[in-house]
Amino acid sequence: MSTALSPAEHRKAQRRNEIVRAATRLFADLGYAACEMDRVAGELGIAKGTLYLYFNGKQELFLACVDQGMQDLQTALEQVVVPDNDPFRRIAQSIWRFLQFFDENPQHIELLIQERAIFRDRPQPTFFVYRDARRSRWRDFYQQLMDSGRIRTDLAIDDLLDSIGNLLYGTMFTNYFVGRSVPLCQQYKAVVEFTFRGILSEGERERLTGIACQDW
Amino acid sequence: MSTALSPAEHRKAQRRNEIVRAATRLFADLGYAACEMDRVAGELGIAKGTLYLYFNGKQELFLACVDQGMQDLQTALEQVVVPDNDPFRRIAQSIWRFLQFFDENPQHIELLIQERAIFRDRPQPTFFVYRDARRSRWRDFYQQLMDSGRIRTDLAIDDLLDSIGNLLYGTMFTNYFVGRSVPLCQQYKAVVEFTFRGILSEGERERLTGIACQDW
DNA sequence: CAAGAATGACTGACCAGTCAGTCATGACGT
DNA sequence: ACGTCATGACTGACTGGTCAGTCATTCTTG
Repeated sequence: MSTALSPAEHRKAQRRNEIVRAATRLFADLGYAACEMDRVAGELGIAKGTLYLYFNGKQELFLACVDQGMQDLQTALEQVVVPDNDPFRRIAQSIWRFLQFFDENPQHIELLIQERAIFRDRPQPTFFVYRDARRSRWRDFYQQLMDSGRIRTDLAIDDLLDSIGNLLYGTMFTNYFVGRSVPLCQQYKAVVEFTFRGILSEGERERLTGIACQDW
Repeated sequence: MSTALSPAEHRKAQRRNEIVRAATRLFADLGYAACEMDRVAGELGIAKGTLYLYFNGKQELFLACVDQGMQDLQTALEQVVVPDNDPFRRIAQSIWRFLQFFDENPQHIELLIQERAIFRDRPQPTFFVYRDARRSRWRDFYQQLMDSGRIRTDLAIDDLLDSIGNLLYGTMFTNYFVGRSVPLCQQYKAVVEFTFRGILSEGERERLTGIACQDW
C-alpha cells in the first residue's frame, strides 16, 4: 500500500472505510436482509444514493465488510511472536489470539454466517480463503515438529491441521451461539490441553490401541 | 406417540410429513429467502393456500423442517449400541454416527445455517436444544470414566465435553463448506485419535508441562 | 347435499437500485 | 474583489419487481 494517493483519493478511501465500519455493525445487528441500504445511509447521516457511489450494490458492500473482518483476523494472528521461538508456545499463542479475536469481535462471526447463508453460490466462504492462505506455513511448521519427533507421526499432517482448525472453528461458533459458561482463559487452557494431550489418562493411553475400528 | 388417530388425522399427519420432506430439500437447495411458498406447493403439486392449512406461515414450516432434521440426528445417535459396553467404543461410535449422519444428510446442515442466519432472535438454535438434551447423560458417562481413572482428571468434565462437541461441530461445518479431502473413515479415525491422544509425541508429553500460560 | 378440503387470483407491504436535480467548492476572468 | 461557470459529490422521491399471506370460490367426500 503506497501513500501515493491524491488528497481526493485519500478522502474517498477514508469515507469508504467509514461506510464499511458502520455497515458491519448494522449487518451484524440486524442480519443481511433486515439491514436496508436506507438504514446504513441514515446511520452515517448521508443519502442512500451516496452508498452507490462507493459500492456497486448491497452485496458488494456486504462482502467488503466480511473481507475487512478476515483481514483484521489475519492481522491479529500475525502479531503472534514467541520470545525463544518455542514451537508449542507459538501454537498455544495462535490459539489464544484466534479465540480472543472472535470473543472481542463477535460481529465478524455474524457476518460469516450471513455470508454463507445468503451467498450460497460463492466458490468459497471468505473465512476459508484466508484459512487456506495460512495453511502452507502451518504445514511446514508441523512438518518440522514431526521430523524432530516432538509431535506424533502416526497421523497425517493435514488431518492434524484439520482437527485443530475444526476445533477452533466449532468453538468460535458455539461461543457465539450459546455463549461461554467459563472465562475465556479457562476455555483457552482446556482447548490447548485437549489439543496437546487428548482425553485419555496416562494409564489408559498404554492400554488402549486401535479403538477407531468400524465394525458397526 | 400413540396410534389413536382417526384415519383423517392420520392422513393429515402423513401429508404434513410429505410437505416437510419436500420443503426441507427446497429450503436447503435454494436458501430460505429464495424458496418461495409457491415453489414448495408446486413441487408437491398442490396450491399455495393448502400449505397454510398445515402450517401457520413460512417460518413455522421452516422450523418444522429444522426440527425434523435434529430428530433424525437424535435417532441416529440413539442407534449406538456397543456389544460389551466398552465406553471408548461408545464414544468412538457416537463420533462415527455423528459424522456419518451429516455426511449423508448435508441438507440438514444447510438448514441449521439458514436458521441461525435468519431467525436471529430465537432463544437457542435448534441444534443446541437437542445437544443440551443429550448433555447430562454424557456428563454422567464421563464422570464414571474419570472416577475409574480411565480419562484424565485434570480438566473439568464440561470443558472436555465442550471440546469434543466443538470439534465435531466444526468438522461438520467445514466438511459441508469446503468438502472433505479424505474419505470419511479416514477423517473419522483422525478425529478419534486426536480426541483420545492429542498431537504430542510420547516423548514430548513428559517433557512439556503448562504450555498454556498467558504471558503475552 | 352439507361440511370440510383445496384452490389460485389478488393484495399490500417491502426495498434495492435509479436518476434528475441540488448544492458546495474552487477555478477563472474581469 | 466580485461575478460566473464548471465540476462532481450528494440527494431522495420514485419505480419495478417480488412474494407472503388471504379469501371468495370450487371441488371432494362421506
